[in-house]
Amino acid sequence: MENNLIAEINNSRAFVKKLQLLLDQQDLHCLDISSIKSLVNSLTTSIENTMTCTQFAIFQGEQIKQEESPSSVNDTPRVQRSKKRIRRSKEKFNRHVKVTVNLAKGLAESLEDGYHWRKYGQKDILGTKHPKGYFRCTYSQSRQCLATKHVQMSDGDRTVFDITYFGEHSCFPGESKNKETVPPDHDVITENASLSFLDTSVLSLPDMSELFCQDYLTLENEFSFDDANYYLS
DNA sequence: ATAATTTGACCTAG
DNA sequence: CTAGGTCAAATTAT
Repeated sequence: MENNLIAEINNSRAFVKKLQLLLDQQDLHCLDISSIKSLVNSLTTSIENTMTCTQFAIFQGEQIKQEESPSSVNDTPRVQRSKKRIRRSKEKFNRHVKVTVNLAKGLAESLEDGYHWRKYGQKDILGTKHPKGYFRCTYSQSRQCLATKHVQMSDGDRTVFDITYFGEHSCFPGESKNKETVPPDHDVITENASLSFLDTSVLSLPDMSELFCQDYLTLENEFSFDDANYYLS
């Protein structure tokens, strides 16, 4: 936990440093807005992660230690699963963020948050246009990492995603069991979340860097978000 | 071969 | 019962 916190604060520091460099070395007339926006996005995410760690520490502190009933050898797999599910559903700790896609970066990069995620489900949610994707930390088993997140494209604006994080990462900095790649200690851990349930056409947006001065939201209409393709794998 | 994703079944809270 | 969340076998990617 403390390690996560320190890692996140270091991330933030690194982003601020980069931001500082960008702002320092460029003359005001040709500021690289897309890079700045991207850094601000990363910084925001990093700060949110810091908040997560901090809040979780508080949450844990407030918890009365109550031993969960250890799964008995007599339990059927089904009962064991039920126990696990109950525990998960009682996770009070969560954090909601909205992420706006930076068209210059592309969807995948914009939604990157520094962790490895594996998709474990997808559901249509009543009253919303787009399905919700369910992700858990890639290292959930190997490092007992309980972090999960839910990702859903906003109804109104397809460049906006609602992301809710649950639980806390306990997977790094860590030892690599097996042959998993350990995220290097980190300045910035950059790994893509799995976004395959999203519109793959967004993943290959043309390079928009020459248009960085424009509000990328206005560019949204230039891409056809073909609903027919939207749910394609 | 292993790893990740898809997707219908399953489970539980409300 | 329903909706949302999760599991896990089958499928696909690497």
